[in-house]
Amino acid sequence: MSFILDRLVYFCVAMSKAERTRQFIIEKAAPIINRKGMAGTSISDIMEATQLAKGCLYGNFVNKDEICLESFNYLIKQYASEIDAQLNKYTSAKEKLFAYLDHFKEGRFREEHGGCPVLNFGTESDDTNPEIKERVHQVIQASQKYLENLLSMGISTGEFQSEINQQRVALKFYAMLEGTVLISRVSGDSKHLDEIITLIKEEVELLST
Amino acid sequence: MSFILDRLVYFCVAMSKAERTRQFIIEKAAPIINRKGMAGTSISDIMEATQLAKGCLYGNFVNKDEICLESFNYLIKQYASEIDAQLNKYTSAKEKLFAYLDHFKEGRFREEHGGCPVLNFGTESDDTNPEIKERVHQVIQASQKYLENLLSMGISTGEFQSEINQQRVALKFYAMLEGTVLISRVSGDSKHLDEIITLIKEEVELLST
DNA sequence: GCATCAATAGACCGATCGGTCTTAAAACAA
DNA sequence: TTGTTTTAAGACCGATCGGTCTATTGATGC
Repeated sequence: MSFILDRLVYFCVAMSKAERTRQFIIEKAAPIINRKGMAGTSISDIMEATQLAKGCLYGNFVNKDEICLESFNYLIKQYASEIDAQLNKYTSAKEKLFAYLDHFKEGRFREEHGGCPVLNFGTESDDTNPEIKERVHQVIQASQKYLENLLSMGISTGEFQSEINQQRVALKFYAMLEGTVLISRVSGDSKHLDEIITLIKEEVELLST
Repeated sequence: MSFILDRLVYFCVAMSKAERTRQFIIEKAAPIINRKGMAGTSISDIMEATQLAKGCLYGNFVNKDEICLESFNYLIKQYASEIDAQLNKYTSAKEKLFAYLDHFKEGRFREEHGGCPVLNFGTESDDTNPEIKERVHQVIQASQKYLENLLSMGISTGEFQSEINQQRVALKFYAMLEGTVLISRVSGDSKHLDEIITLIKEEVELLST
């Protein structure tokens, strides 16, 4: 919800030139860094993508690390706003949960932005970049909390059984999804992802009243 | 099994100087590449770790890519041989399956080699290095098949219910494990991994006769 | 419309990149 | 032990790295 508000502000309120350029650079850089990695992306890659000179990039960011961090934040914000938009179409907890799962399936974010930023930035940062690692950690916690809240909501509306351990089920579903995203990407085939999402939906049905 | 044999050969049969040096370089390079990534590891990093000059490295490998590929192969071989050794301690399918899960838990491979190579090489290679990507794909398939065979074995010995879909359960377990490995690494805490392994064991009990 | 000041271009920097090549040393066969 | 072949060392290469600095351009306030 807050993400949608953010984007509204972004589009409607006049930003300074610098802010607009910063945003433009991030939007161009993010998919490249998400695909090629932080170490694998060079400043000249970003210069080419933005058609901006080096002086401009360094006039808007203190260094490459900042571009990487802000790119990650942008991708997450983008992803969250898409999820929010999808889930707002539905009212029941189960429908929202299914919409959440289905959003994993469709490859649009993959094609546009280069796949799951949590997976990409998480694996690269964990031994090399403590700051990004911590941000990824926050995002993972928030995602699990998001799922947990959907389950809690379903319990309070009577859709799901009250005995379920929301925290545990959220962890389980989230781990399955991230794991399968990796498998699907490496195998170049989304069939595993489809299979796991079907499987999770079946488990949700078993948890339903 | 074949992996154990490989190591036996490796230790017993006289290798040429070149073969020994190659092996030495790989053993030193693999943990670094696994931690810092392929793009993030430089030849000078490997020179420092091996205390060898550049001419020596390029006398034994055609380029950096080959060092990366062989490092991945080495890590996988290493991992498989550890798993084999653990599982050979047990005879029943359930015990073997539990030993497989417990092996994920202990952080020794993590500390020594820098974590799961499938996760690290898989995420980095999928948009940048088709050759490595394909190798990771093979390894993922082999791992799933490995789990699948454990389940099949349990069915034929009467330990597990005959109605279970081995392929699907293997995919589910493997995805959960890889997903949780990511979560645990980024959060710097193995509690999630412990929790998921307990959870999988509970599910195995439900599948038991 | 002009003055001011922020923002961009691109030459430039030293360091480092992956990789080559020649030379010296070590391993090996006889 | 000697002669040959294999293996390692490290100077060297052009390209590229992340980053700086100055000159110029473009936006903004008055």
